[in-house]
Amino acid sequence: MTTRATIADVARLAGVHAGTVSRALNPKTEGRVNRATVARVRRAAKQLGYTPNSIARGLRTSSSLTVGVVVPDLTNPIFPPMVRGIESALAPRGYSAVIVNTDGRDDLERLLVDSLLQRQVDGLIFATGHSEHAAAAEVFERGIKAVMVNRDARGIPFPAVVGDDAAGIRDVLDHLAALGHRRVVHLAGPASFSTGTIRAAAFVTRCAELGLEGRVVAAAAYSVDEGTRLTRGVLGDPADRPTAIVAGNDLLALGAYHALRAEGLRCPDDVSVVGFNDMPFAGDFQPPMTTVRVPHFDLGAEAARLLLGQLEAEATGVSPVRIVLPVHLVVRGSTAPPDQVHAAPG
Amino acid sequence: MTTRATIADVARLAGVHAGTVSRALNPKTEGRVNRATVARVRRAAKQLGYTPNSIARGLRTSSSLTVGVVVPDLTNPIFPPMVRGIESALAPRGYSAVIVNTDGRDDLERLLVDSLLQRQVDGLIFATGHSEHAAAAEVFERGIKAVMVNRDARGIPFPAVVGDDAAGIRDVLDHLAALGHRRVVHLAGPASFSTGTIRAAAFVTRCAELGLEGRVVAAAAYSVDEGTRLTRGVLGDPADRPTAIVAGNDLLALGAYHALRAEGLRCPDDVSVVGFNDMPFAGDFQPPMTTVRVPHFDLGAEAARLLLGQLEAEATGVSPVRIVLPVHLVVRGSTAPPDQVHAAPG
DNA sequence: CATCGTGTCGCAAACGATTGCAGCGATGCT
DNA sequence: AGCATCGCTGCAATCGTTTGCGACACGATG
Repeated sequence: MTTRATIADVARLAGVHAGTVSRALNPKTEGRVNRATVARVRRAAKQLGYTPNSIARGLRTSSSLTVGVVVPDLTNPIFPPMVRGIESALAPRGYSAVIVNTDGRDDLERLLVDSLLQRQVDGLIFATGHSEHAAAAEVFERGIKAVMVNRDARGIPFPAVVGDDAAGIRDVLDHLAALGHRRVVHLAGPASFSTGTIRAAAFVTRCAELGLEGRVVAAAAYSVDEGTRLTRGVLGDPADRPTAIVAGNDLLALGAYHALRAEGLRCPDDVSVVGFNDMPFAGDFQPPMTTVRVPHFDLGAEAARLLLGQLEAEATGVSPVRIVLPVHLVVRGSTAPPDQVHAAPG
Repeated sequence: MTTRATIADVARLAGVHAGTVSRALNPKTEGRVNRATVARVRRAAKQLGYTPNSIARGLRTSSSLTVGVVVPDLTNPIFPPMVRGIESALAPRGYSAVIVNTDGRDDLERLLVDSLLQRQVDGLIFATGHSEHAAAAEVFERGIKAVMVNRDARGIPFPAVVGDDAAGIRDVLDHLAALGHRRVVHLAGPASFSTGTIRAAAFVTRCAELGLEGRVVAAAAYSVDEGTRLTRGVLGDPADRPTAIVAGNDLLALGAYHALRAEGLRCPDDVSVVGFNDMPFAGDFQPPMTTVRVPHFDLGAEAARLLLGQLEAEATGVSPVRIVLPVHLVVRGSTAPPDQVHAAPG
């Protein structure tokens, strides 16, 4: 393991001072040194295979070219595309990302964020926004640059980039209404998440506009198990059983699938189900899931761009922009016209 | 953005020298300083909210407490659990991971590895092993510590931790044989991957042992599209159509699902399909997929532990250990006894 | 001919921690 | 009492860059 070439080695070989090498190799200061010298330095650097030690550079410039990405759980299939989007925007500017998983635990999140900060990340991207977001609040207090992605944090003026949740819900309701559904229930995500409240609100107003009989039950978490638990409850009284379920996300919808199957009901014949997010392989479920596609990759990329803008802006001004990206309904096999016999028993 | 407390601030407050603070706060050297002083330093540190600047420490100790993780594509659902396993083993030791995606491109991989090295990662974890693995070879040349996970790199003596591919294939073949299948084809992963060749080899030897009529066709990639392409070919002649398909991984199996459906064939009624990996939600596919579960989380965790061992060992000795973790078959809905009418048409 | 830019580059001080070495006082031993 | 020892802590070098400042040479200008 031969030790790497340093800037001093290059300087020696090129016959100049280390400071000059530094300037010659940095595009921003390259103009301040003689063209011939730059060439000589370049040649020497290449010959030695010199690459700057970014730790040393980071120490001097107090920046690490690293951003922290805080997600609840990388295993949730909506996050990998988002992370890739983030990295795709970061890489060209020389930044890279370090990812931490909070598993939804606030105390853990604060610990992890601390460790990220200790690592001198230049900024943070939160995919974990929710009300009472202690970690984000703390970060804001300390004047650290950050952005929210996918979800918003109530009361914390970080820029955010999110999908158009309301429009998505409107689209599914329109679709369901067109199919002939009248009695619909919404499996709402937790009220502590902006996605939960926004989608639920859009649900009730659109139901009203469409003259639909809409009911909403709230999930304690965005999970499969919660989806089946809630659905089981909703299915309780066959008399006023809904003909369609619009789930707060695909996981809840999957839970609905399970509950339906357990009750001996068929989807979409007996009840339609629609998800939200269009997670990978949603089209391969049983049945293929009708859901609304959220551009997670773009969400991530846009968030990263926003953060980079903040980082490279000299001004410390925090402009609480809110970028909302369009979503769109993809209709597959889990929605169909309601079965009139069962739907209107009375 | 009030500037963070440094070791000098703590030293001043505690009335000692910075060097003493450093020793007092480091568990390894804590014994070399008076207990009372340690307490005083601790108090001062806490009062100032001091956390060491890891960049500065890294410069001095020439270690970054960071490891690079090289995956083909984080979007492939087997990798998130692996990454989480890695992080779970890294975190307690103060290390963190930075992840890069190669998209299977060798040139890109070399670039990314270079950027990782420039970032002073202390070691590397490759989930991208294959024959002619240029990036890994280069890393080995330069004497950098690394381990392979999930896949092996032929000829490069890095430690590796993999699943027991051969045993897994044997289990599925036994299962299929017990069901009564005789004519089976294997959708083999690319020969450049150790998983591809090992599983294929196990397939032919077990078929021979079981007296099965086994055929293997090789995929150009581990992808859904390859799976349907290959399956379509296999289904060509109805006369000698196989009654079961054992796919090299779940993605290929999913592709088989698609091809079957396109041909108007039903799974498992007309032909059984089994996957490999048990990716998340494999049980929610249509039909629920019989597959072999690979402990990806544990694979990652074990690999990380191995790497940490290498890093903290003073000796530079590379012991090319190879840890193989057990896998096990999970039977779901995509396998059933063969339909005698179609299976033996002649 | 003296002066003033201008363009180049060297000097040296940071950045914030770690660590070998040496100094110091107190203690133990002869 | 003198000397070696030991426990503790200060000193200062060091890691590899970046960057403000000043020096120097050279051509132009009044």
